[in-house]
Amino acid sequence: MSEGVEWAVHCCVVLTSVAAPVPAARLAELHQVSPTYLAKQLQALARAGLVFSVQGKSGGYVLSRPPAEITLLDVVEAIDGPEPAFVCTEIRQRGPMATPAEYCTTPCPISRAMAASESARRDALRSVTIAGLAEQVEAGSGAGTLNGVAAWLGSTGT
Amino acid sequence: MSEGVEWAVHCCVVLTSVAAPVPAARLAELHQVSPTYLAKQLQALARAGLVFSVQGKSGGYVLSRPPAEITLLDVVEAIDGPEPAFVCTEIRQRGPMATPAEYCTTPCPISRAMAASESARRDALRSVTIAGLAEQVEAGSGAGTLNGVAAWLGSTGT
DNA sequence: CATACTCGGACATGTTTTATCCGAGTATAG
DNA sequence: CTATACTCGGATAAAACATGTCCGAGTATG
Ligand code: SF4
Ligand code: SF4
Repeated sequence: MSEGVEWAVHCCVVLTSVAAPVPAARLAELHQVSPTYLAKQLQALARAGLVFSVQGKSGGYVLSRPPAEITLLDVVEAIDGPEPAFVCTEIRQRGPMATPAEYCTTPCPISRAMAASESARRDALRSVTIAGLAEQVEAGSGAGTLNGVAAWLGSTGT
Repeated sequence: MSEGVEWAVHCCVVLTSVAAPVPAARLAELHQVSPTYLAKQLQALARAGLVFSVQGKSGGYVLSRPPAEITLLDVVEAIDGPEPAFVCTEIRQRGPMATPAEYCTTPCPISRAMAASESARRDALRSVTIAGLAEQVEAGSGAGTLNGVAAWLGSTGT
């Protein structure tokens, strides 16, 4: 999986506690990651419609929806792409013992099993929302943690 | 996911119906894929202990266990590697607002959610066995299909 | 014992991921 | 109103990984 998925999820979580737009460079400084590459991931989030990007002097990124309506699956698919990991090449229709086309009306057992596992993963990711993650972070790292981060994002210090 | 996973699964399924070792080149001819690259995947299966490789004049590959005891997860992990797709970089412990180490005793919500989705996928793959797949192939493509393939593998024609 | 055939790991190539840069555009400040 | 400073956005290199290939080590055969 893309390394950038982790960065994007963290950005979404911290964005739950801010109202003003946050520039990509500041998010990169907070996480100590490559600013330019993080910018690329945020652009992907913007393309997917998960965040709004506002340009200009005090611009940046803001969540476009309530955090409770953004699932982990949305973020993962925005970065990693929506296409499933397993793609059937229909090799059973090639070669000397090719299965005739009349038997290929329904998906074969192998691709069915792969699709089922993919579906299970997607369901698990869909059941987790950004709001839920933020809540658990507050519970685990102490209430007010996110507000502290939000304050730092708004200020100008290091 | 690796393209070779599909090839490996197909090879395992057809190997359920043969007793004598089958060379990699013949399996490649059956599926019309690159013989040398398929050989690489079969080597990975051998390393993982899923198949035995016998050398010499009439050598080849044979399943090392009853098909009912080989799960789809075994094959996928043998090719794609057993390490999970999502790896936490602990970026919350870096940067100006780093979470202190004393709060990092338990896995964070994000990595927990990712691990849960990974676990769901693995469970789905584990619940499918090669024997089950072979059975469904027989049911879907007509009984005796695998025996026909086995006969072709044992002969010398194209 | 010679041989022919097999696997096994070391060696190139292509493609995706990672990382970076500079130009287009906009709200701000004067 | 104008100049400016700051932002995003997509086009551009570098690196890592997956893909594809090759020849030598080893073994059952005859
Ligand atoms: S048997 Fe299934 S997985 Fe294999 S090529 Fe056909 S549809 Fe794809
Ligand atoms: S917050 Fe979770 S996912 Fe992020 S770096 Fe820490 S442990 Fe990893």
